[in-house]
Amino acid sequence: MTDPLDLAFSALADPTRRAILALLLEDDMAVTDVAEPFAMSLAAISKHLNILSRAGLISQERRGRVKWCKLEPGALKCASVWMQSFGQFEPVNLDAFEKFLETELPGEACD
Amino acid sequence: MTDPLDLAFSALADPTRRAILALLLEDDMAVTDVAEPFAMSLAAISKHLNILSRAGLISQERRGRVKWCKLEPGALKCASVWMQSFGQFEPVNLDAFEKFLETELPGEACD
DNA sequence: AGGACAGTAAACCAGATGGTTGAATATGCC
DNA sequence: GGCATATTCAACCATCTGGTTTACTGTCCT
Repeated sequence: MTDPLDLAFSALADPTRRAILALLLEDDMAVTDVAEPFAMSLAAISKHLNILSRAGLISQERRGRVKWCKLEPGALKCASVWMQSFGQFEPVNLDAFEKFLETELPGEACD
Repeated sequence: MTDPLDLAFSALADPTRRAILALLLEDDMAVTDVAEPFAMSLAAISKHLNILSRAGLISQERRGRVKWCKLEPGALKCASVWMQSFGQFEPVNLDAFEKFLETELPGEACD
């Protein structure tokens, strides 16, 4: 599976990974700090971060023993363009951003 | 896995399913006709269509012995709003639509 | 009724996915 | 040096996924 759209969409298909992206939206974070809110081993989070990285959704830069994770919205744009091709949706207002933060982080999403 | 975003993104993660959506973009189609361009059994396509249907990306209506499949962009909108929350991408122009048809159908996508 | 066509169901298979644990590898600090 | 911290590696496991084939259920046509 090497198609960038395959990578992007299947990376986004996992709720843990979407939650990680939501965390990184606020700030760049170290792997350990990304893992902190999740009831899951550090190794599992590390794998998720690798998947996000291969999909181009985040970048990781090692400084010392800490690896910093940073949101990289380029791949999202690619996928977003693909999706918009279908719907001719009205231009999305940025209120969606706040609504997103409220709905996704607790649990369910997209009303 | 019952979260609508999970369903939408994982449905979109498969290139066969994206190609099916691209077919349905042009016209509503019967299951057999959807399957025709793919080197894959009818049963496999039927499963793909069920996945797309559960994700809300298509609807299926049985008329006689033929089941008509129709693009249903509502779920895409939900996922698209989610994605746009990240990037603050510029409003997508509809040229993307044509570029999409050229790039996705042959093979690779999204340069 | 009987046959052809449209689609699904069921059983199966190989490989991917998402998680675990425990050991290993760096790196920073005293 | 020696220890704690940050992260990954490796092996393993259960479950999901995407495909197959064969058999089945409807529906249409004559």
